[in-house]
Amino acid sequence: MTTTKVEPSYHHGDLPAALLGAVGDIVAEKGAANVSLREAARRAGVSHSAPAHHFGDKDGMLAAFCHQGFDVLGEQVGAALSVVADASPEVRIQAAGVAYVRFAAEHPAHFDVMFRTGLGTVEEASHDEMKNTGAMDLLKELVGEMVEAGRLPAEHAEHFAVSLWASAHGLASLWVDGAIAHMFPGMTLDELLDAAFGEAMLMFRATSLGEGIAPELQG
Amino acid sequence: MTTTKVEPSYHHGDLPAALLGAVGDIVAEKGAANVSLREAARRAGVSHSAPAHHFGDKDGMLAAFCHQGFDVLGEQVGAALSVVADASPEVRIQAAGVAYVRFAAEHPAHFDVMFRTGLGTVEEASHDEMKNTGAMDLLKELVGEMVEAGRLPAEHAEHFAVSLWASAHGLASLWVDGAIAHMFPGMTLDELLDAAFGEAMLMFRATSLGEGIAPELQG
DNA sequence: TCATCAATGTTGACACTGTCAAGACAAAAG
DNA sequence: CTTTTGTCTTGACAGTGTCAACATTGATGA
Repeated sequence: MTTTKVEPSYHHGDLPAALLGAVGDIVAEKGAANVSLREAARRAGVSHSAPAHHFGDKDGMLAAFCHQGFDVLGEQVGAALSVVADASPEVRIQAAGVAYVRFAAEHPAHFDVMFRTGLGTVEEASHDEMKNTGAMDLLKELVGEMVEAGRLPAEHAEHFAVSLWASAHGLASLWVDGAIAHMFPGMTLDELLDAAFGEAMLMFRATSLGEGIAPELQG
Repeated sequence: MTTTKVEPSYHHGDLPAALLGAVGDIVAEKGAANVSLREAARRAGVSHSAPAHHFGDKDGMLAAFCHQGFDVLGEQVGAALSVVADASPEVRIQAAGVAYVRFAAEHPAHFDVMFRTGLGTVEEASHDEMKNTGAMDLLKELVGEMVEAGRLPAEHAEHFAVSLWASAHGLASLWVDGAIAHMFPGMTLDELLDAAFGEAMLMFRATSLGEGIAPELQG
């Protein structure tokens, strides 16, 4: 779908890009677990060990694919936030959460490799990337806006942040996974975003933190 | 950790169990992506193609590992629910959600293979298993209790269910993944369960459904 | 201009993997 | 005791990741 064809010369025009395109195609066709260096090389029209000169090894290639994904994610979240630059903290958080889930829905291959590979090395790279890209800083900043606006007790800020993150990530995972479509056929992503990130929901989630779970269930 | 040793006879005492134990060990040591039939066979002390006679192929072995995980998950959720058999719907939902996340935290290898492999075949098997085990029926039933108790409008029942499921799944994923520990060091699982599944939170999540997201963000 | 050199891509090899077919062995059934 | 069935082994094949050695290209610098 995105595999760029180049005339067969000894020096490939932009091999890294072609390889990453191939990776995306393979993930879409056969799942993230079935990506192989050789297959990507084959699709890019180069020999089996050409990728090594650009990405080092397989994990390196997947990490580069993740990097690409984080770039797009950052752009999409940034764009969504710029639309609501002057809105309330709740709306801004909403915007970020919705953009996160929509990114996953629109780029399932990237989302899979970024967060659902079960590949140790790639996972750690993803974590670092999330820190370096400032994704976590952004989340903390948005939550900080709610604290400043007096809508969230400061001592619960981090729990609130993780709770939001988990909602977005869980929704994205189950959606990309196909689990939601499998269990609740016909359900729309917009409906779910509405249910998970409605404005009143967010405000309440902020105020209801720390009310505890039942004593019988405590660890 | 669970690899059972048997005296080396031609007929292995309980090869399937030994293999599944080995799978768990390998996932814990090297990640779900690095499980191999041959390595599992090696650890069980049998030849490289013995597993095929019990599980068919690699996907079959992983599916069996998933099945084992669903059994444990079912037990744990069931046990948690029996403790709060006569409690309010909110508390019962809480119990199920907390049990789900704790299962993931206590059996990360199983959780990984069940939900985070990115392996197409195994994913589908997991979905079916979730249907057949009645896990989804249980969720719908619990949400139904809230509807009957008049705490949730019937037309929002399914969205509420998915929203809860996503919260639990996202929290479990990020926790097992190590992402939370990486971004918010020192945070406790109990704290997070508290924030995500507090009683008041659940009640509000039920009543605030359908309040919509900002018009600027609608797809 | 031309030699040099780093970047880029190729070839061949190795150990490892999943899968299949054929056979060896043990225990139960007749 | 023979047969049959279930269990495990052996050997082979294609595919994979990785490494070392080599070939080609385009740019650098005298």
